[in-house]
Amino acid sequence: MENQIQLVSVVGPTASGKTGLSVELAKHFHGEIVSADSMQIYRGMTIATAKPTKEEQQGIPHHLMDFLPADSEYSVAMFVEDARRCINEINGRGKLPFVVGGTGLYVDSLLNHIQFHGEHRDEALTAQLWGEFEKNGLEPLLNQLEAFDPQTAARLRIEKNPKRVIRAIEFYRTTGMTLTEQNERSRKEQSPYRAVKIGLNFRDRERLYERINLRVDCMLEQGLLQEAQAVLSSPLSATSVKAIGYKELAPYFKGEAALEECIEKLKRETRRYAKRQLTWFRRDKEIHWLYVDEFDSFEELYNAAVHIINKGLLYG
RNA sequence: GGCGACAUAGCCAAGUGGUAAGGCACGAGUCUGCAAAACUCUGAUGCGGCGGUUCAAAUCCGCCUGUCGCCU
Repeated sequence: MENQIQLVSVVGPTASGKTGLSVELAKHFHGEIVSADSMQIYRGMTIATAKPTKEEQQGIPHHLMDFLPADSEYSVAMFVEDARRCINEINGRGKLPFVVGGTGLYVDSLLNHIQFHGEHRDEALTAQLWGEFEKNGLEPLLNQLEAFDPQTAARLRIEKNPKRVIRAIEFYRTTGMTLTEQNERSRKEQSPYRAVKIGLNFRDRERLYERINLRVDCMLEQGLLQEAQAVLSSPLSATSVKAIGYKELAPYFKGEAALEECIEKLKRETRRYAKRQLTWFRRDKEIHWLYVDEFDSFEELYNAAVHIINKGLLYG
């Protein structure tokens, strides 16, 4: 549609080079960056989340980064709301928005214009459902769900994921709408954005893993241990406790494990996270993938990205 | 040199005569208010090698190889 806002998204697994590339692209295209990262939103969590420093940002405005205390709750719905606002503002300034980040759910929900329902959470109901699950298992909950949303029930019966089953029931009980209906409704909505999507990946997975391992070592040199100690001893939210980089070091601080072991664990968790990110992004057929290890230099990678964006902007 | 223990998938590991548990890692996937989350799927015609006993051996016997420990 004509009134769609044109934007660029840069996605990819952790340590693939999103930050460096997107800053250069933003400089070239007169853009600003909207971070789509569920952990870089938190203040005080900077080394572990590989948050770009002021120097790395090179004067390019970065939004939705480093703006919340670590004990604040946050969610996709809030992200989408905040990001929309940012994009509108950037667009209003006549600049090109760059949505950059590794949190696939956030990026997709924003770009696909997923509809969320006001403040419809029911903590008490959720707690009660978890209680039922712990007592009787998943089957009764699945049967319950099946009564009003057989489609979702059938899907989740295979998946056996309590978290999703409970959310599906909670959703229906609080909104009166089934998840299936909600999805259909969402799909009808036209996205207000037209995005040129760029994905960073590696032909050889080992290359990515090497970079991850190396980056963890760098983080340690930058003072990850001190940051971890500070973060672990301060209040955290349900989201921020999940950050990779701190909890893995906790056993070391408690004297329960050797530092080396914890570091290995931290690296492994990061690698597994990267793999999950790739699984998420791979199913988006609109992404133009750039394989970092196929380029001889950053210059070439950058040029390829510029080319894709130029083509995308022109075509759109 | 002698004695003893052990040798099962990338790693850890159960299994002591009846046709190879489990965990971790790896790989693949799911995904609509916690997503750096939660969850699903996936591996040994073979148990260090070679012989032997037996209807049947990862499981018993012998030899060899390797690892570890102890002794001299």
